[in-house]
Amino acid sequence: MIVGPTAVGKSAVALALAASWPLESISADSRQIYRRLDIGTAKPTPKQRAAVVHHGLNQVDPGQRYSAGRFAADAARWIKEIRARGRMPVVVGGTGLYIRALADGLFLEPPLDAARRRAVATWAATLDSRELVRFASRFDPTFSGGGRQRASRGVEIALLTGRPLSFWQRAAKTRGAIDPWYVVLTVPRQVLHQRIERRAHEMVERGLIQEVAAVLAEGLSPKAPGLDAIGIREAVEYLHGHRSRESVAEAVATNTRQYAKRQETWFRHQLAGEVLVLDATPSPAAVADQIIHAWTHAEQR
RNA sequence: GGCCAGGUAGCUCAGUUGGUAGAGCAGCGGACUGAAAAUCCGCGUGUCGGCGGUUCGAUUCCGCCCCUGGCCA
Repeated sequence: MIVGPTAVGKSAVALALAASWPLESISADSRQIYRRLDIGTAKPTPKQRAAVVHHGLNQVDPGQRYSAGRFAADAARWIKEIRARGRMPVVVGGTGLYIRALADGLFLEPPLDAARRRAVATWAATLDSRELVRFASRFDPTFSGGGRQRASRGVEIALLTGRPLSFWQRAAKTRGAIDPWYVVLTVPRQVLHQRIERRAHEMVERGLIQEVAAVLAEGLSPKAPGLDAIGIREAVEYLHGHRSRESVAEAVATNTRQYAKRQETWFRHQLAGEVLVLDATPSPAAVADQIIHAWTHAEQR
């Protein structure tokens, strides 16, 4: 698995790796799952997709919801199929939770009744986040905080199953679908910030705003799951008159920097298994060589 | 050249009736089990433009100088 923050050059490395290995790539990216929105989610270009088979792109429409659990199941299937073709699956991505779901497994979620689930969500929406967090802690003494979204999930599980989230995490553990070998790509923070800055401006130049306007014209709510992404959000704000056109690229860059930092924190602390940290400042080909070298040694053991 | 308003954290600015200063943003660190590009938590020493003066003590008062903006010449 090749993981790391956004804009670090993960796909370029995967592409370089494809020169030596018969690989197919699986994108572990919760935003590239959505159809259209190619610029906003920085999907691999058609050229890159012609060079390497990519899985995990364009799975659902921007109005639909996807999930980490669904990704784990989908990815496990793709991996099986790729291996059956005698090729090597390489998971490339930035969404820590998706990677965890695939590599470590989530807990086995008991069936949740859709109607009750909606009812709980509607009720939770009427609470302010402090109350919601209070409920979550009441239901689950080990609830570690995390605000509205994580509290909603805790409350939902507790109410629908009669048991707290932490119970299921303990009692219904599953195993991951694969035995991961991680390569974490990093670049010095300053370089990362430069790359993010450039990427943000390029997005706007390549037509981010037009792309988002076109998707909005389908009649989607601005709150649609697929629109909740850095780049898309700022474009929606501009299209709704809540920010100037000139401020879009800068806001995208700032939010991307903060996101990349959260990703680095995740990959520093949350990966379970063998981890190779590589500086991705050299050319993708050079980084690919280092990966092949390390892999060969790992295989011999 | 004269007058006026400013010069305080990376940025925008508060503030100190004289006891060496604090917000927002940015940045940094952390958490993370089916919405995760989400959702949260923590972190503030900076010649208070420079040099003198008054004072037990000056970022604060006074003088000169430098810089920025505006108005007048």
